[in-house]
Amino acid sequence: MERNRSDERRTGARVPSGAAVMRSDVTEKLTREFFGEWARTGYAGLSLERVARSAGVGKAALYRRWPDKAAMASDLLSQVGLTITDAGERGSLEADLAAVLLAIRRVLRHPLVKRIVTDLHAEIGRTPALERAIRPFQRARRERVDALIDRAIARGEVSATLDRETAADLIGAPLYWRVAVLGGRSDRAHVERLARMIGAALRVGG
Amino acid sequence: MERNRSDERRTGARVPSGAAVMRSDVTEKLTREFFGEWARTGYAGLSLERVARSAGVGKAALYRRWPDKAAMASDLLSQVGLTITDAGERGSLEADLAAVLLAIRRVLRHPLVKRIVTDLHAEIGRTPALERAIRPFQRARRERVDALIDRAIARGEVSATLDRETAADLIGAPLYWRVAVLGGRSDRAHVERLARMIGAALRVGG
DNA sequence: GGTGGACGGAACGATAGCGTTCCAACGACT
DNA sequence: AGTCGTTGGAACGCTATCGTTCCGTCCACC
Repeated sequence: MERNRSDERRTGARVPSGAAVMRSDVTEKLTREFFGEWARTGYAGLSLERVARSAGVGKAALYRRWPDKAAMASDLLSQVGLTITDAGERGSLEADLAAVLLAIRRVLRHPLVKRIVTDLHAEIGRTPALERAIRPFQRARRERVDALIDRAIARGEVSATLDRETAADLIGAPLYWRVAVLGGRSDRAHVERLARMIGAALRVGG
Repeated sequence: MERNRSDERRTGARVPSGAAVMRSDVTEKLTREFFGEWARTGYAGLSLERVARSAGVGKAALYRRWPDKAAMASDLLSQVGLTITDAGERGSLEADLAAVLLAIRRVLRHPLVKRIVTDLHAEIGRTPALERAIRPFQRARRERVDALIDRAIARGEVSATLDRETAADLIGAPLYWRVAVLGGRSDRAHVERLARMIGAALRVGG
């Protein structure tokens, strides 16, 4: 087992005396294995003991960082950087939609994300802490969609009374359904077709 | 614990001699508790021991019927009668769509179904037997959508080259997303708005 | 070179489900 | 009346995870 140099240690923790700090490489290995196990076994079947074992790490190292599974999941989820960022104006509603869809697809195609997201949605009903953890992601997606709609309204492409809730469902759900739930494919032609069809839906969605 | 009269016994099993047959009331109680526990704990957390216990039944009675959890789930799922049946011609694409959406919503609004379906979709990736069990449901839904599209083509409302795969995603996914995944509401106005928007999408979906 | 804290590893008692096996009681059939 | 198979209930040995505790080792800092 390799050791690290001090500059790879976790930052932000004060070192009272000549002392050690929790090693970042161990934290990273635990994080990686946590999501790997999650995708393999599902949240309910996820065993912290197995996470530590497959990370090649003692259980003590894990429990020193997180008190239990829900806390670990919430903490790690909140650190995930997979946010759907806004790429800005594309010139037309359909082009904007295609850009958003490609961004969603990029996230959902990750093999781990695909497994974890569906499992997460099933688990949220039983573990409220998880819902709080993913709220930032939902908000980011919703803001992205709102910005898209604002631009379309400004261009005069859609009505200002468009139901944004339903619009958000229409934009994200079909791609989520195909890629994450059914495990199906989505090539560029599919995304463009979807963008065209959703565009037509939004134009009548006053 | 009540006993039953013979006419309530399970049918279809031959009785070799003066013998008993597995009692249908026990089977029904086990079935009910199986789905109840599934909704409460999720498939992975589902314990057959707890199912038997909360059904007020010995474990032996359960294991006499099904060898294990996957077999029990597959068997019971294949017996569920919640199929989205075709109600036939409605006169216009939008009216047909509204009828399909209402049928889907009726199924998804069941509190147990809502929980179980999302959990099932997450579990399918890990338990292939479950996928085989729900294939009839997927086929029924798909045939329903295909019939709808055929009628729309016959009316000249949509192109004959419409991508049925994408159309099926567009019809079912937004409602599934809102009702089952987000746990949100869907009133009649929502369904009608959705039907109108999806109708517009299908009309440009050649 | 000393010190202190995180490390891997092992063990702990407790809880729980698995799938099986036995049992006495009951009731539908011959 | 007698037979036979299902019933609820209890127990079996096994495996696995939980969360905690202890140990000797390693290493960055002072």
